[in-house]
Amino acid sequence: MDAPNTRFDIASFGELLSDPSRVAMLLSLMHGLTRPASELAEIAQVTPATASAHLKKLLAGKLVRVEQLGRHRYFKLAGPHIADALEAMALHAPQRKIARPLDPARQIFTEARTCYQHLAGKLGVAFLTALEKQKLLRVGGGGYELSPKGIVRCEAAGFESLKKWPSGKPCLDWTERQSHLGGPLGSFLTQQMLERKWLERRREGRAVRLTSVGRRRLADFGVAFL
Amino acid sequence: MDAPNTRFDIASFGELLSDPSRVAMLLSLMHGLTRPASELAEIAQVTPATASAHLKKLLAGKLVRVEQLGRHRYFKLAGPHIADALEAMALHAPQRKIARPLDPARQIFTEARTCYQHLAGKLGVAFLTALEKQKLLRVGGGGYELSPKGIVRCEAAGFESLKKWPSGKPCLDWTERQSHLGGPLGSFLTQQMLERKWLERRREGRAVRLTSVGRRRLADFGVAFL
DNA sequence: GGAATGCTTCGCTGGTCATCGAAGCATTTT
DNA sequence: AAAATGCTTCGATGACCAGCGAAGCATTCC
Repeated sequence: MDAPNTRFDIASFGELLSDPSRVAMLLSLMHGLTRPASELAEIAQVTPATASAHLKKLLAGKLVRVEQLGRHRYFKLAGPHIADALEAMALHAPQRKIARPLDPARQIFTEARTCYQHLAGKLGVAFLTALEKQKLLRVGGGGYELSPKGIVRCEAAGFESLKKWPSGKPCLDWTERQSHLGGPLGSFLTQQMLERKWLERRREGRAVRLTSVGRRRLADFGVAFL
Repeated sequence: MDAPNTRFDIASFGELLSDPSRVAMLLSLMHGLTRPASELAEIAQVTPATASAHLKKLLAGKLVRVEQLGRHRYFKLAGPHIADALEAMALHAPQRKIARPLDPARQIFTEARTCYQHLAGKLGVAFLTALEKQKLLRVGGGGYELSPKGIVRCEAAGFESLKKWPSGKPCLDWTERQSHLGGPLGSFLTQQMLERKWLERRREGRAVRLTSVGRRRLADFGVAFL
Protein backbone atom coordinates (compact mmCIF):
# COMPACT_ATOMS: atom_id res chain seq x y z
CA MET A 1 0.00 0.00 0.00
CA ASP A 2 2.87 2.29 0.77
CA ALA A 3 6.61 2.43 0.40
CA PRO A 4 8.45 0.50 3.11
CA ASN A 5 9.65 3.67 4.77
CA THR A 6 6.25 5.26 5.08
CA ARG A 7 6.21 8.99 4.67
CA PHE A 8 4.17 10.09 7.58
CA ASP A 9 3.29 13.60 8.56
CA ILE A 10 0.87 15.29 10.88
CA ALA A 11 -1.86 15.36 8.27
CA SER A 12 -1.79 11.58 7.85
CA PHE A 13 -1.85 11.24 11.60
CA GLY A 14 -4.84 13.57 11.73
CA GLU A 15 -6.51 11.69 8.92
CA LEU A 16 -6.37 8.54 11.00
CA LEU A 17 -7.83 10.37 13.97
CA SER A 18 -10.57 11.99 11.92
CA ASP A 19 -12.97 9.08 12.07
CA PRO A 20 -15.15 8.45 15.13
CA SER A 21 -14.94 4.67 14.74
CA ARG A 22 -11.17 4.68 14.71
CA VAL A 23 -11.00 7.09 17.63
CA ALA A 24 -13.36 4.90 19.65
CA MET A 25 -11.12 1.92 19.01
CA LEU A 26 -7.98 3.78 19.98
CA LEU A 27 -9.51 5.23 23.13
CA SER A 28 -10.58 1.76 24.19
CA LEU A 29 -6.93 0.74 23.99
CA MET A 30 -5.61 3.63 26.07
CA HIS A 31 -5.19 1.45 29.14
CA GLY A 32 -2.39 -0.36 27.35
CA LEU A 33 -3.94 -3.80 27.09
CA THR A 34 -4.98 -5.67 23.96
CA ARG A 35 -8.34 -6.35 22.35
CA PRO A 36 -9.33 -8.64 19.49
CA ALA A 37 -10.73 -7.18 16.29
CA SER A 38 -14.27 -8.35 16.98
CA GLU A 39 -14.35 -6.52 20.28
CA LEU A 40 -13.09 -3.35 18.63
CA ALA A 41 -15.82 -3.67 16.03
CA GLU A 42 -18.40 -3.92 18.77
CA ILE A 43 -16.94 -0.91 20.57
CA ALA A 44 -16.98 1.20 17.42
CA GLN A 45 -20.46 -0.03 16.52
CA VAL A 46 -19.54 -1.19 13.04
CA THR A 47 -19.52 -4.49 11.20
CA PRO A 48 -16.42 -6.70 11.19
CA ALA A 49 -15.80 -5.71 7.58
CA THR A 50 -15.65 -2.03 8.41
CA ALA A 51 -13.59 -2.59 11.52
CA SER A 52 -11.12 -4.62 9.53
CA ALA A 53 -10.65 -1.76 7.09
CA HIS A 54 -10.06 0.68 9.95
CA LEU A 55 -7.58 -1.58 11.67
CA LYS A 56 -5.70 -2.02 8.46
CA LYS A 57 -5.26 1.73 8.24
CA LEU A 58 -4.24 2.06 11.85
CA LEU A 59 -1.64 -0.64 11.31
CA ALA A 60 -0.29 1.01 8.19
CA GLY A 61 -0.01 4.26 10.12
CA LYS A 62 1.72 2.46 12.99
CA LEU A 63 -0.77 3.67 15.55
CA VAL A 64 -1.46 0.11 16.68
CA ARG A 65 0.37 -3.18 16.76
CA VAL A 66 -1.13 -6.59 16.30
CA GLU A 67 -0.39 -10.01 17.64
CA GLN A 68 -1.90 -13.10 16.12
CA LEU A 69 -3.10 -15.83 18.43
CA GLY A 70 -4.83 -18.68 16.69
CA ARG A 71 -7.69 -17.29 14.73
CA HIS A 72 -7.80 -14.10 16.80
CA ARG A 73 -5.87 -10.92 16.20
CA TYR A 74 -5.16 -8.88 19.27
CA PHE A 75 -4.51 -5.16 18.87
CA LYS A 76 -2.83 -2.67 21.17
CA LEU A 77 -1.52 0.87 20.86
CA ALA A 78 1.85 1.09 19.15
CA GLY A 79 3.38 2.87 22.11
CA PRO A 80 3.02 5.44 24.84
CA HIS A 81 3.54 8.25 22.36
CA ILE A 82 0.23 7.39 20.73
CA ALA A 83 -1.47 7.61 24.10
CA ASP A 84 0.26 10.93 24.68
CA ALA A 85 -0.97 12.38 21.44
CA LEU A 86 -4.51 11.19 22.05
CA GLU A 87 -4.41 12.60 25.52
CA ALA A 88 -3.16 15.96 24.31
CA MET A 89 -6.06 16.12 21.90
CA ALA A 90 -8.65 14.81 24.34
CA LEU A 91 -7.70 17.44 26.87
CA HIS A 92 -9.13 20.19 24.79
CA ALA A 93 -11.88 18.36 23.02
CA PRO A 94 -14.93 18.13 25.26
CA GLN A 95 -15.90 14.52 25.33
CA ARG A 96 -18.90 13.06 23.73
CA LYS A 97 -20.91 11.32 26.38
CA ILE A 98 -20.90 7.58 25.86
CA ALA A 99 -23.41 5.73 27.96
CA ARG A 100 -21.47 2.53 28.19
CA PRO A 101 -20.07 0.99 31.34
CA LEU A 102 -16.32 1.11 31.64
CA ASP A 103 -14.57 -2.21 31.44
CA PRO A 104 -12.32 -3.18 34.36
CA ALA A 105 -9.01 -2.37 32.70
CA ARG A 106 -10.15 1.08 31.82
CA GLN A 107 -11.57 1.58 35.27
CA ILE A 108 -8.21 0.88 36.86
CA PHE A 109 -6.72 3.34 34.45
CA THR A 110 -9.12 6.11 35.42
CA GLU A 111 -8.56 5.52 39.14
CA ALA A 112 -4.88 6.40 39.32
CA ARG A 113 -2.16 6.71 36.73
CA THR A 114 0.75 8.92 35.79
CA CYS A 115 0.50 11.77 33.32
CA TYR A 116 3.98 12.62 32.12
CA GLN A 117 5.52 12.23 35.54
CA HIS A 118 2.76 13.28 37.85
CA LEU A 119 -0.22 11.66 39.43
CA ALA A 120 -3.47 11.70 37.45
CA GLY A 121 -6.86 10.05 37.40
CA LYS A 122 -9.38 10.19 40.22
CA LEU A 123 -6.62 9.96 42.80
CA GLY A 124 -4.63 12.77 41.21
CA VAL A 125 -7.66 15.02 41.18
CA ALA A 126 -8.53 14.11 44.77
CA PHE A 127 -4.99 14.92 45.86
CA LEU A 128 -5.02 18.38 44.36
CA THR A 129 -8.48 19.05 45.73
CA ALA A 130 -7.32 18.04 49.21
CA LEU A 131 -4.20 20.22 49.03
CA GLU A 132 -6.30 23.19 48.07
CA LYS A 133 -8.95 22.56 50.68
CA GLN A 134 -6.38 22.30 53.44
CA LYS A 135 -4.64 25.42 52.19
CA LEU A 136 -1.38 23.57 51.65
CA LEU A 137 -0.96 25.32 48.32
CA ARG A 138 -1.06 28.95 47.37
CA VAL A 139 -1.10 30.60 44.01
CA GLY A 140 2.05 32.45 43.13
CA GLY A 141 4.27 33.23 40.19
CA GLY A 142 2.05 31.76 37.52
CA GLY A 143 1.38 28.52 39.33
CA TYR A 144 1.06 26.76 42.63
CA GLU A 145 3.55 27.03 45.48
CA LEU A 146 3.50 25.02 48.68
CA SER A 147 2.33 27.22 51.56
CA PRO A 148 4.39 27.21 54.77
CA LYS A 149 1.78 24.87 56.19
CA GLY A 150 2.15 22.69 53.10
CA ILE A 151 5.91 22.50 53.52
CA VAL A 152 5.50 21.41 57.13
CA ARG A 153 3.06 18.73 56.05
CA CYS A 154 5.35 17.44 53.32
CA GLU A 155 8.28 17.26 55.69
CA ALA A 156 6.13 15.50 58.27
CA ALA A 157 5.20 13.00 55.58
CA GLY A 158 8.84 12.10 55.22
CA PHE A 159 9.40 13.70 51.83
CA GLU A 160 12.85 14.94 51.11
CA SER A 161 13.14 18.48 52.41
CA LEU A 162 14.23 21.17 49.99
CA LYS A 163 15.51 24.65 50.54
CA LYS A 164 13.30 25.85 47.75
CA TRP A 165 10.37 23.70 46.71
CA PRO A 166 9.56 23.60 43.04
CA SER A 167 6.41 25.20 41.70
CA GLY A 168 3.42 23.33 40.30
CA LYS A 169 0.87 23.94 37.63
CA PRO A 170 -2.68 22.71 37.24
CA CYS A 171 -2.80 20.02 34.58
CA LEU A 172 -6.18 19.23 33.10
CA ASP A 173 -7.01 15.57 33.52
CA TRP A 174 -8.63 14.17 30.43
CA THR A 175 -10.58 11.36 32.07
CA GLU A 176 -11.79 13.45 34.99
CA ARG A 177 -12.04 16.81 33.27
CA GLN A 178 -10.70 18.49 36.36
CA SER A 179 -7.15 19.48 37.16
CA HIS A 180 -4.57 17.46 38.98
CA LEU A 181 -1.22 18.78 40.20
CA GLY A 182 1.37 18.98 37.44
CA GLY A 183 4.58 20.87 36.86
CA PRO A 184 7.84 20.24 38.71
CA LEU A 185 6.06 20.13 42.08
CA GLY A 186 3.65 17.49 40.83
CA SER A 187 6.49 15.43 39.40
CA PHE A 188 8.52 15.74 42.56
CA LEU A 189 5.75 14.73 44.94
CA THR A 190 4.74 11.80 42.75
CA GLN A 191 8.32 10.58 42.63
CA GLN A 192 8.51 10.78 46.40
CA MET A 193 5.31 8.76 46.73
CA LEU A 194 6.61 6.07 44.39
CA GLU A 195 9.92 5.86 46.25
CA ARG A 196 8.16 5.54 49.59
CA LYS A 197 5.82 2.88 48.19
CA TRP A 198 2.68 4.90 48.65
CA LEU A 199 2.10 4.07 45.01
CA GLU A 200 3.18 1.14 42.88
CA ARG A 201 3.36 0.99 39.13
CA ARG A 202 1.15 -1.66 37.64
CA ARG A 203 2.61 -4.14 35.19
CA GLU A 204 1.22 -2.64 32.03
CA GLY A 205 0.54 0.89 30.94
CA ARG A 206 0.69 3.94 33.14
CA ALA A 207 -1.78 2.87 35.79
CA VAL A 208 -0.62 2.90 39.42
CA ARG A 209 -1.96 1.26 42.56
CA LEU A 210 -2.47 2.98 45.88
CA THR A 211 -0.86 0.85 48.60
CA SER A 212 -2.25 0.55 52.10
CA VAL A 213 0.63 2.69 53.38
CA GLY A 214 -0.23 5.23 50.72
CA ARG A 215 -3.86 5.24 51.72
CA ARG A 216 -2.97 6.03 55.32
CA ARG A 217 -0.41 8.68 54.46
CA LEU A 218 -2.62 10.39 51.94
CA ALA A 219 -5.38 10.47 54.52
CA ASP A 220 -3.04 12.68 56.55
CA PHE A 221 -3.14 15.06 53.60
CA GLY A 222 -6.91 15.06 53.79
CA VAL A 223 -7.40 12.88 50.73
CA ALA A 224 -10.57 10.86 50.97
CA PHE A 225 -10.11 8.15 48.38
CA LEU A 226 -11.59 4.68 48.59
CA MET B 1 -22.92 25.80 10.88
CA ASP B 2 -23.11 24.29 14.30
CA ALA B 3 -24.96 24.68 17.55
CA PRO B 4 -23.58 27.48 19.71
CA ASN B 5 -22.07 25.07 22.17
CA THR B 6 -20.16 23.09 19.62
CA ARG B 7 -19.93 19.40 20.36
CA PHE B 8 -16.32 18.73 19.82
CA ASP B 9 -14.55 15.44 20.15
CA ILE B 10 -11.24 13.98 19.15
CA ALA B 11 -12.50 12.98 15.74
CA SER B 12 -13.47 16.55 14.84
CA PHE B 13 -10.09 17.67 16.07
CA GLY B 14 -8.47 15.02 13.90
CA GLU B 15 -10.63 15.99 10.97
CA LEU B 16 -9.24 19.53 11.16
CA LEU B 17 -5.71 18.18 11.31
CA SER B 18 -6.24 15.78 8.43
CA ASP B 19 -5.60 18.27 5.68
CA PRO B 20 -2.04 19.20 4.68
CA SER B 21 -3.01 22.79 3.91
CA ARG B 22 -4.52 23.34 7.33
CA VAL B 23 -1.60 21.67 9.05
CA ALA B 24 0.86 23.86 7.16
CA MET B 25 -1.03 26.93 8.31
CA LEU B 26 -1.13 25.79 11.92
CA LEU B 27 2.53 24.84 11.99
CA SER B 28 3.44 28.26 10.66
CA LEU B 29 1.68 29.74 13.68
CA MET B 30 3.43 27.56 16.24
CA HIS B 31 5.75 30.38 17.26
CA GLY B 32 2.77 32.18 18.76
CA LEU B 33 2.68 35.22 16.51
CA THR B 34 -0.02 36.21 14.03
CA ARG B 35 -0.25 36.02 10.26
CA PRO B 36 -2.74 37.51 7.80
CA ALA B 37 -4.91 35.21 5.70
CA SER B 38 -3.03 35.96 2.50
CA GLU B 39 0.24 34.88 4.02
CA LEU B 40 -1.31 31.65 5.25
CA ALA B 41 -2.65 31.01 1.75
CA GLU B 42 0.82 31.44 0.37
CA ILE B 43 2.30 29.14 2.98
CA ALA B 44 -0.24 26.43 2.26
CA GLN B 45 0.13 26.93 -1.51
CA VAL B 46 -3.56 27.45 -2.17
CA THR B 47 -5.69 30.25 -3.53
CA PRO B 48 -7.21 32.84 -1.18
CA ALA B 49 -10.61 31.23 -1.71
CA THR B 50 -9.41 27.86 -0.48
CA ALA B 51 -7.47 29.35 2.38
CA SER B 52 -10.54 31.25 3.48
CA ALA B 53 -12.54 28.04 3.64
CA HIS B 54 -9.85 26.36 5.73
CA LEU B 55 -9.57 29.27 8.12
CA LYS B 56 -13.29 29.29 8.57
CA LYS B 57 -13.15 25.68 9.69
CA LEU B 58 -10.22 26.26 11.99
CA LEU B 59 -12.10 29.15 13.57
CA ALA B 60 -15.25 27.08 14.02
CA GLY B 61 -13.16 24.39 15.69
CA LYS B 62 -11.49 27.01 17.91
CA LEU B 63 -8.02 26.01 16.82
CA VAL B 64 -7.23 29.59 15.84
CA ARG B 65 -8.33 33.05 16.82
CA VAL B 66 -8.61 36.03 14.55
CA GLU B 67 -8.15 39.74 14.97
CA GLN B 68 -9.35 42.17 12.36
CA LEU B 69 -7.14 45.13 11.53
CA GLY B 70 -8.42 47.24 8.71
CA ARG B 71 -8.89 45.05 5.70
CA HIS B 72 -6.53 42.42 7.05
CA ARG B 73 -7.43 39.49 9.28
CA TYR B 74 -4.64 38.29 11.48
CA PHE B 75 -4.76 34.71 12.73
CA LYS B 76 -2.99 33.02 15.63
CA LEU B 77 -3.29 29.74 17.47
CA ALA B 78 -6.16 29.65 19.95
CA GLY B 79 -3.83 28.80 22.81
CA PRO B 80 -0.86 26.82 24.02
CA HIS B 81 -2.93 23.65 24.21
CA ILE B 82 -3.21 23.64 20.43
CA ALA B 83 0.55 23.92 20.14
CA ASP B 84 0.86 21.10 22.67
CA ALA B 85 -1.38 18.81 20.68
CA LEU B 86 0.40 19.58 17.43
CA GLU B 87 3.71 18.99 19.10
CA ALA B 88 2.60 15.65 20.50
CA MET B 89 1.59 14.59 17.02
CA ALA B 90 4.65 15.99 15.28
CA LEU B 91 6.94 14.14 17.66
CA HIS B 92 6.02 10.83 16.20
CA ALA B 93 5.21 11.82 12.66
CA PRO B 94 8.41 12.06 10.65
CA GLN B 95 8.34 15.40 8.97
CA ARG B 96 7.90 15.96 5.33
CA LYS B 97 10.87 17.89 4.10
CA ILE B 98 9.89 21.39 3.09
CA ALA B 99 12.57 23.27 1.24
CA ARG B 100 11.52 26.68 2.41
CA PRO B 101 13.61 29.06 4.48
CA LEU B 102 12.37 29.56 8.03
CA ASP B 103 11.01 32.98 8.80
CA PRO B 104 12.63 34.89 11.67
CA ALA B 105 9.90 34.25 14.25
CA ARG B 106 10.04 30.54 13.68
CA GLN B 107 13.81 30.62 13.76
CA ILE B 108 13.78 32.15 17.23
CA PHE B 109 11.36 29.46 18.27
CA THR B 110 13.59 26.65 17.06
CA GLU B 111 16.64 28.13 18.79
CA ALA B 112 15.44 27.87 22.37
CA ARG B 113 12.05 27.40 23.95
CA THR B 114 10.35 25.51 26.74
CA CYS B 115 8.65 22.16 26.23
CA TYR B 116 6.28 21.58 29.13
CA GLN B 117 8.68 22.96 31.68
CA HIS B 118 12.03 22.04 30.28
CA LEU B 119 14.43 23.51 27.80
CA ALA B 120 13.95 22.56 24.17
CA GLY B 121 15.05 23.62 20.71
CA LYS B 122 18.62 23.72 19.49
CA LEU B 123 19.80 24.95 22.88
CA GLY B 124 17.97 22.18 24.72
CA VAL B 125 19.50 19.54 22.49
CA ALA B 126 22.95 21.10 22.81
CA PHE B 127 22.62 21.10 26.59
CA LEU B 128 21.79 17.42 26.79
CA THR B 129 24.54 16.57 24.31
CA ALA B 130 27.05 18.47 26.41
CA LEU B 131 25.96 16.80 29.65
CA GLU B 132 26.39 13.41 28.07
CA LYS B 133 29.70 14.22 26.48
CA GLN B 134 31.13 15.46 29.77
CA LYS B 135 29.73 12.43 31.58
CA LEU B 136 27.69 14.58 33.92
CA LEU B 137 24.75 12.22 33.46
CA ARG B 138 24.48 8.51 33.84
CA VAL B 139 21.69 6.16 32.92
CA GLY B 140 19.89 4.63 35.87
CA GLY B 141 16.46 3.55 36.96
CA GLY B 142 14.70 4.05 33.67
CA GLY B 143 16.15 7.46 32.99
CA TYR B 144 19.01 9.87 33.52
CA GLU B 145 20.60 10.62 36.87
CA LEU B 146 23.24 13.24 37.56
CA SER B 147 26.62 11.60 38.04
CA PRO B 148 28.70 12.62 41.08
CA LYS B 149 30.68 14.81 38.72
CA GLY B 150 27.44 16.28 37.44
CA ILE B 151 26.28 17.12 40.93
CA VAL B 152 29.54 18.92 41.65
CA ARG B 153 29.15 20.89 38.45
CA CYS B 154 25.58 21.86 39.24
CA GLU B 155 26.49 23.01 42.70
CA ALA B 156 29.44 24.96 41.32
CA ALA B 157 27.02 26.61 38.92
CA GLY B 158 25.09 27.97 41.87
CA PHE B 159 22.02 25.75 41.50
CA GLU B 160 20.18 24.90 44.64
CA SER B 161 21.73 21.83 46.18
CA LEU B 162 19.50 18.84 46.84
CA LYS B 163 20.00 15.80 48.99
CA LYS B 164 18.54 13.69 46.23
CA TRP B 165 18.50 15.09 42.74
CA PRO B 166 15.48 14.25 40.61
CA SER B 167 15.78 11.97 37.64
CA GLY B 168 15.44 12.99 34.03
CA LYS B 169 14.16 11.44 30.85
CA PRO B 170 15.07 12.01 27.23
CA CYS B 171 12.30 14.00 25.56
CA LEU B 172 12.21 13.94 21.79
CA ASP B 173 12.41 17.43 20.36
CA TRP B 174 10.08 17.85 17.46
CA THR B 175 11.92 20.63 15.68
CA GLU B 176 15.35 19.10 16.12
CA ARG B 177 14.35 15.43 16.02
CA GLN B 178 16.87 14.70 18.74
CA SER B 179 16.31 14.45 22.46
CA HIS B 180 16.63 17.19 25.01
CA LEU B 181 16.58 16.68 28.77
CA GLY B 182 13.05 16.25 30.13
CA GLY B 183 11.52 14.78 33.25
CA PRO B 184 11.77 16.27 36.72
CA LEU B 185 15.51 16.88 36.33
CA GLY B 186 14.98 18.79 33.10
CA SER B 187 12.23 20.87 34.70
CA PHE B 188 14.31 21.59 37.75
CA LEU B 189 17.44 22.67 35.91
CA THR B 190 15.43 24.86 33.54
CA GLN B 191 13.70 26.52 36.44
CA GLN B 192 17.05 27.21 38.06
CA MET B 193 18.34 28.74 34.84
CA LEU B 194 15.34 31.00 34.54
CA GLU B 195 15.63 32.12 38.16
CA ARG B 196 19.31 32.90 37.74
CA LYS B 197 18.62 34.82 34.52
CA TRP B 198 20.60 32.50 32.30
CA LEU B 199 17.43 32.42 30.26
CA GLU B 200 14.65 34.93 29.79
CA ARG B 201 11.17 34.25 28.54
CA ARG B 202 10.30 36.16 25.40
CA ARG B 203 7.15 38.21 25.29
CA GLU B 204 5.06 35.86 23.23
CA GLY B 205 4.92 32.13 22.97
CA ARG B 206 7.29 29.71 24.62
CA ALA B 207 10.52 30.95 23.09
CA VAL B 208 13.31 31.88 25.48
CA ARG B 209 16.42 33.97 25.05
CA LEU B 210 19.90 32.96 26.21
CA THR B 211 21.38 35.87 28.17
CA SER B 212 25.05 36.74 28.15
CA VAL B 213 25.37 35.39 31.68
CA GLY B 214 23.70 32.22 30.51
CA ARG B 215 26.04 31.87 27.60
CA ARG B 216 29.06 32.07 29.90
CA ARG B 217 27.63 29.70 32.49
CA LEU B 218 26.52 27.16 29.95
CA ALA B 219 29.97 27.26 28.41
CA ASP B 220 31.16 25.93 31.78
CA PHE B 221 28.91 22.95 31.13
CA GLY B 222 30.59 22.45 27.79
CA VAL B 223 27.70 23.78 25.73
CA ALA B 224 28.91 25.33 22.52
CA PHE B 225 25.98 27.38 21.36
CA LEU B 226 26.16 30.47 19.18
C1' DG C 1 -14.58 59.57 -6.78
C1' DG C 2 -12.23 55.66 -8.70
C1' DA C 3 -8.83 52.01 -8.47
C1' DA C 4 -6.50 48.63 -5.88
C1' DT C 5 -6.22 45.43 -2.10
C1' DG C 6 -7.67 41.68 1.18
C1' DC C 7 -10.81 38.53 1.93
C1' DT C 8 -15.29 35.94 1.52
C1' DT C 9 -19.14 33.55 -0.75
C1' DC C 10 -21.06 30.81 -4.52
C1' DG C 11 -21.36 27.06 -7.76
C1' DC C 12 -19.15 23.42 -9.69
C1' DT C 13 -16.01 19.33 -10.35
C1' DG C 14 -13.20 15.37 -9.32
C1' DG C 15 -11.60 12.50 -5.97
C1' DT C 16 -11.71 10.08 -1.66
C1' DC C 17 -13.74 7.61 2.11
C1' DA C 18 -16.93 5.02 5.42
C1' DT C 19 -20.13 1.66 5.24
C1' DC C 20 -22.29 -2.64 4.24
C1' DG C 21 -23.42 -7.51 2.44
C1' DA C 22 -21.57 -11.37 0.31
C1' DA C 23 -17.96 -14.28 -0.50
C1' DG C 24 -13.46 -16.19 0.76
C1' DC C 25 -9.74 -18.00 3.80
C1' DA C 26 -7.68 -19.82 7.87
C1' DT C 27 -8.13 -21.91 12.34
C1' DT C 28 -10.54 -24.39 15.83
C1' DT C 29 -14.19 -27.27 17.47
C1' DT C 30 -17.17 -31.29 17.17
C1' DA D 1 -14.81 -34.65 7.63
C1' DA D 2 -18.00 -31.15 8.59
C1' DA D 3 -19.48 -27.10 11.02
C1' DA D 4 -18.47 -22.96 13.44
C1' DT D 5 -15.65 -19.01 14.41
C1' DG D 6 -12.75 -14.85 13.51
C1' DC D 7 -11.32 -12.04 10.29
C1' DT D 8 -10.33 -10.24 5.52
C1' DT D 9 -11.25 -8.98 0.71
C1' DC D 10 -14.31 -7.46 -2.94
C1' DG D 11 -17.64 -4.54 -5.16
C1' DA D 12 -21.10 -1.13 -4.87
C1' DT D 13 -23.25 2.97 -2.89
C1' DG D 14 -23.83 7.40 -0.91
C1' DA D 15 -21.74 11.13 1.29
C1' DC D 16 -18.43 14.46 1.91
C1' DC D 17 -14.61 17.52 0.93
C1' DA D 18 -10.62 20.20 -1.19
C1' DG D 19 -9.87 22.89 -4.86
C1' DC D 20 -10.66 26.59 -8.26
C1' DG D 21 -12.58 30.70 -10.84
C1' DA D 22 -15.83 34.26 -10.80
C1' DA D 23 -18.34 37.47 -8.43
C1' DG D 24 -19.20 40.24 -4.30
C1' DC D 25 -18.04 43.16 -0.30
C1' DA D 26 -15.52 45.78 2.49
C1' DT D 27 -11.37 48.91 3.37
C1' DT D 28 -7.57 51.68 1.94
C1' DC D 29 -4.80 54.15 -1.38
C1' DC D 30 -4.33 57.73 -5.03
